[in-house]
Amino acid sequence: MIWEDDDSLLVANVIDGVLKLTTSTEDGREQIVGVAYPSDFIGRPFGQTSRATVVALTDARVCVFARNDFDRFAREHPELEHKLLERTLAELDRTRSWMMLLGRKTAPEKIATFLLDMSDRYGDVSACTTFRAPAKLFTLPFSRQQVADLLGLTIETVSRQFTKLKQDGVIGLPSRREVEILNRPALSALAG
Amino acid sequence: MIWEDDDSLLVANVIDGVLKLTTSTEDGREQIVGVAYPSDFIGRPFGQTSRATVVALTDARVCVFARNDFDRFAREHPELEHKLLERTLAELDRTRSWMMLLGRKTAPEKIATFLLDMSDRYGDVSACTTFRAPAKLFTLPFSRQQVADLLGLTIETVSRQFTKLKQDGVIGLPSRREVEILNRPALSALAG
DNA sequence: CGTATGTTTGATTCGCTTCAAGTTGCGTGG
DNA sequence: CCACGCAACTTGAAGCGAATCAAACATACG
Repeated sequence: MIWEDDDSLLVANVIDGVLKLTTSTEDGREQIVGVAYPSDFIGRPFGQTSRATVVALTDARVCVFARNDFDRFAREHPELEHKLLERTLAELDRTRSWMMLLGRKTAPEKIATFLLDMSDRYGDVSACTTFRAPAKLFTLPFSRQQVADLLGLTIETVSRQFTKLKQDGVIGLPSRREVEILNRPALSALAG
Repeated sequence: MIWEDDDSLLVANVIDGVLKLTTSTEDGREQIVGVAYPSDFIGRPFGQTSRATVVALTDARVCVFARNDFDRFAREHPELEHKLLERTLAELDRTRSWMMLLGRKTAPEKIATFLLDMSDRYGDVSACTTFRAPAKLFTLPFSRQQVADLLGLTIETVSRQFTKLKQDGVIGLPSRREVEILNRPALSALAG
């Protein structure tokens, strides 16, 4: 947990590492509302504010700007604004499909969707730059609790679903943070 | 249900009316991922695509553009892009706080949050233009099923929570689509 | 080692869904 | 004007999935 910010005065670009964006209720329930990977943008430019909290999940390097400076710079560089708009629209789409997961999917479906998502995220770019082959084996940047906060479940349910998938031979769990996809079609079928 | 679009070739501005943005699974479960009110923007410019469906909930007038035309125009008018970026960032924030609701709130909390949200949305601008007084009585643009799809609940649960709030004197239900807020503090307390 | 933290596993509870009737409101046509 | 039909909504009973509560079990670290 290297870097924290309540998003009021700063904006930043992620250079390296993974960060989570969370909101929580007074009584301590937490929901991860976004995950920032390298090259992702964090923060609310242009006078907007949000009640989200940013916390690094791994060692992370971020390029931080004072919001005022950034706003001025952005307004003078339409290409930057355009790029930011494209990224924000893409993020909005990802967020919306996550809403479907949170509102309508069952625990097994949530877990399967999550694992496929992670697998795609950590795929090799390999020879072909446009196509990214999904990873068969990868290391989660999340603890069980964080997976639960991402999927709107409890830690116990996450754990049970993981072991269920392991027992069924769909995935392997070499260590706590590592996941190996053994039967991708089965996982896709479960994802709903 | 006047207008439908799978968001591929068009973008639009809502002039009048309310529209829902939904995604659904193969087996028919539906989640409303966004609601568009007058002055809101709909669609994915700049070559992006999303699997969302747009359906009008009331009679609606929208100003439609071919995406190509819009893209070109936007790129030539940075102020437009800036405005669009601000709106998209605001929409992303709203969507993220809705994720909290979907992932972590209970049925009573979801209903209370929803009603307060609607009340704010339909408030009077009245004398002061910057402050919008929340509405005490308003007409929902949603059926019970649509409220359920918005909150990630079933129609039966929505109905039960509504009647519970009515019995407790927190709200009044003059007709199927109308809601009257009788005890706002209680509703706020329930919203979590 | 021994303690702290994170994870798994089990038993039980509870909230929401599911299934199944009723009920209300409303446009249509006799 | 009232009977009819239909769709939206409400209400009730039963079942189930995930949460909660409670221990064991690993893993990391001094």
